[in-house]
Amino acid sequence: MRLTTKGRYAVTAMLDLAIHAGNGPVSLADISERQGISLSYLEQLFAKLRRNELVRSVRGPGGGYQLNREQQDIDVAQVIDAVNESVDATGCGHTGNCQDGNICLTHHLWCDLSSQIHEFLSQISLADLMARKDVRSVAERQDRGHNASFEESLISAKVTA
Amino acid sequence: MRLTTKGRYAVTAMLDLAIHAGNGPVSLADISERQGISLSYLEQLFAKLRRNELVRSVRGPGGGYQLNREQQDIDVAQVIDAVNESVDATGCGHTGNCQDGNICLTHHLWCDLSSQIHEFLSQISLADLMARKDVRSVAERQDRGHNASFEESLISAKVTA
DNA sequence: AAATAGTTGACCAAAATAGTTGGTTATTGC
DNA sequence: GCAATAACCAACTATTTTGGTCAACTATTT
Repeated sequence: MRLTTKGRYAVTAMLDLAIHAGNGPVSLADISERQGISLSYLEQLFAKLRRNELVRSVRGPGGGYQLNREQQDIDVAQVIDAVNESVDATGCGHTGNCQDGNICLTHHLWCDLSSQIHEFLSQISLADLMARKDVRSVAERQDRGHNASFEESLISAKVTA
Repeated sequence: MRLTTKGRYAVTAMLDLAIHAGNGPVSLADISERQGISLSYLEQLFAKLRRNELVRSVRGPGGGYQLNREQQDIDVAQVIDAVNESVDATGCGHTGNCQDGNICLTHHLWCDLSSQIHEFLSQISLADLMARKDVRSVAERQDRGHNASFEESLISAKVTA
């Protein structure tokens, strides 16, 4: 089982998308700046999210990404599943041939753990996350910080030019 | 967070140790053969398990490893914690400086998940695992298989000699 | 003394992760 | 039509982790 920055980035980006919906599509450049995630890496993640029909894209100026369903209909498990292969704690992918064709000593333990994690994450929707106080306060800070770093980037752009 | 073969191997090996206790210390060579884990890799894992005082070692012929506590006093979370850094789903190690000194948008979510997983795994002891029917039947199969492959290894030893 | 078995540390190959580069398409506003 | 925007795509690179090997050494038993 792997739960690394890949899955974390995906959930963070989707939550950013949910928070900044309402003003039309959100560009990956905006998410990149707000969340501190490399733009090219976001592109890779959103390719998978789109293939899994969690987001839809709008090309051209003013374009970007939008959630493809309601916020309460997208849960954290779906997002992680879309970018990772899965949140599977077994080594055999639930097939049961962990030890040369047979089941290994701890197979069922990892199966139990996997379903435990999956159940927990699938019960949390983007809407649930948005309702949290800690999320709202971080989002506010980021929106202020974004403007500041935007001005800074204008300055540094002129310096390097 | 990482839960890969490293943590799985460690739990499997500890469970093997618990099952085959009673006839004195269990050698890593035996565990290696029964569980299909590389001996040298087991050595690395048991070095960590010993540093965490989950096992004690006996050197010399007839030596091996023994559990350092009762089976019901060793839980799965302790074993995984000993070989991995931890079962931590956050990227910041709970420090909260996930995004250039500040907390990231999804920090609390990963904290919640971490404690969820940790609670689940810490409620399962080696004694609990040993009591499971599926574990006992796999263990029996392995003990039979072990004898067979032991004879085979004698033959191949003579061939290579 | 010889065999056993743990202890340590350096080393290595493959895989996954995280990110870069350099394009191409599609859409919009001028 | 043209330039700007932003999604789309593929290949490539760097770093880290994983899983494992090898060699030398130490302690213990027979």
